[in-house]
Parts: sequence; structure tokens; C-alpha cells
Amino acid sequence: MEKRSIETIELEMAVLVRRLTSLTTYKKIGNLDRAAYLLLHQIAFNNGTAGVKVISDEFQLDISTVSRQAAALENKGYITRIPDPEDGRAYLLQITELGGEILDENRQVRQEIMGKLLMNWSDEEGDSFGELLRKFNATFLEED
Amino acid sequence: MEKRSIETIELEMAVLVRRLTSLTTYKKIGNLDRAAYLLLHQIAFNNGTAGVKVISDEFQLDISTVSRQAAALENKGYITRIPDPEDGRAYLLQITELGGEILDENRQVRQEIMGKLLMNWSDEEGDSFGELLRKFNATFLEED
DNA sequence: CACTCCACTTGTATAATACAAGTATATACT
DNA sequence: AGTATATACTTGTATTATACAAGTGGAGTG
Repeated sequence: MEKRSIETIELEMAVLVRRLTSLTTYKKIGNLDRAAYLLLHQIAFNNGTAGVKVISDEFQLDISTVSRQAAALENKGYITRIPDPEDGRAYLLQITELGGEILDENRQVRQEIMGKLLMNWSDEEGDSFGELLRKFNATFLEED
Repeated sequence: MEKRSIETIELEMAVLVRRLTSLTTYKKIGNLDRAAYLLLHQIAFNNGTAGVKVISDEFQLDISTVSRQAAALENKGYITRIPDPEDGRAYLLQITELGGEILDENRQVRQEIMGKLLMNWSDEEGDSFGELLRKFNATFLEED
């Protein structure tokens, strides 16, 4: 990897966080803020098999933060917490039917926004960008 | 742009913000948090020609937020505010020698971290990723 | 010269987060 | 078996980045 690429990526990443944050924080897109959206997505992803701890690890968030976010989602009826049959301390988080609908709805809205931003990109650029982002995110995970 | 690419990009972006935020928020890398780092960079970038307003536009941040961040940088001696000779209401933000050193130092630390993350990437992937990120960030700017 | 507009600062509220303390269960060691 | 330690979770509190609102003083326009 060339030094110049690292320089570019480093700076553009910093800018990107700023921009994405202003796009998604302090504004709910659809009904879900970014944290809630991601959490709901992740719960759907490991459907019914993960508790607060697992998810806080995946997101590198403090467990207390996830606990609160999960409580918020539960209050809205988007998830249910069932006691883990194999561990009396833990809960398993499951998405409800309503939660699934809300997730789909929000996903769609976000994809529309993203689609508009990427309106003029070619198929190859989009494909390549998606794959590189996926790879970058995967890289993060290996690192702790 | 294919639908599948948009789906991937949308989701990976959401994850990316989470990961980058946890990497750079609530933790200073070097001596600067992300907001301060970006602000200092931007002040260096339009050296001496931009005030709080211009920068808040560039970052899509409220002017009050930038005002406070600039005050913090000034307190640390990283920038100076000189009255705009052409507009009695405005200031021009200039990076100090110390500020320049700090910026370089921080940039280096950040690049090292990024370099480690990208350790196993090929030159082509890195180059391509950098360019796509740059393009994506530029796309944002056109949109308001 | 009066009125509106704008750059900036300061006060206040909110939201996402971390850290710390507390509870209840699980696990390990003797 | 009993005790000590570790773990999953919740709740309390502090911090930080942000937005919005109000205020000040200079700019621009009729």
C-alpha cells in the first residue's frame, strides 16, 4: 500500500465521518436514528441468538449503551427480550413483526437517500466501492 | 448503479460510521479529538482566508459549534483569530506554528493507525478506495 | 439614517456515549 | 458443598458534540 493512498484514505475517512454524522445524527431518517437502526439490523441479523453483550462487542460499544438502546427498542415494541434458557443472567433479543416492518421501511428510505447520492456513479464504481467498504469494515473486526 | 451495490454501500456505511466513531470519539488520537483535528486541518487548508462561517458551511455544522471548537483551539495556542480587515464582524482563522506542528504530529499518528488497518491491502485496492472515498465526499458537497 | 441582514458568541437543551456501582447468576477452586 | 471470582445486565452520573435560541455589534440597502 502506497503512502499517498494511506494519506488520502485517512483524510477522507475523517471527512466522511463528519458528513455521515451530520446526515444521520440529530435527525431520524424514517423513525429510527442511526444507533437504533444499526441495532435493529444486528438483532435481525443474528436472529434470536444474541444478547446485549454480544452486540456491544460487535459494535465496540459499552454494554450499558446497548442495554439502553435495546430497552428503547423494546419500549417501542420492535424487539422482545426473552430470558436465555442456558444462562440465567442473559437475555436473547428477538425482532418482532413490527420491528421487522420498521426495519424494512427504514432500510428502504436510507437506500433511497444513498441511491440519490450515487445517482451518477457507474455500475463498476458502485460495485467496487461497496466491496472495498465491506472489506474495510471486516478489517476493523480482526483488530481487537 | 445496481440496486445490490446501493444496498451494500448503505449498510456498510452505517457500520463504518459506528466503527470510525468508536475509533475516534471519546478518545483523542494524539492530542486532538476528531472535531479538533478536522477543524485544524481545514484552517490550515484555507490558510488565513476563512472564518467561522465558511468552515461551518464546509462541515455542515452549526456556526455555534465551530465557534466553540475554534475557541478551544485558540486557547491551546493552535490558532489565532485576527479581525477580518474587510468585515468588522468576522475573524480570519490562522494556524500558528505550534498548531502546524500539532497537526502534523496528529496526522502522522492517524496515518500510522490507518496504515496498520490497511496492512494487507494491495496498492490497487488502496488507490481505488482512496479515490472512491474522495469522490463520495465530493458528491455530498454538491447536494445542498 | 433607519431597518434588515449577517458573523459571531454565549446560554441552554439533547443525545450518544463512557465509566462506576449494584444485582443476580455462573464458574472455578479448595 | 462453600466461597471467591467472573460475567450479563441495569441504572446512575458525567462528558462531549451537537443544535437551537437569544443577544451584540458591524454591514448593507432603501
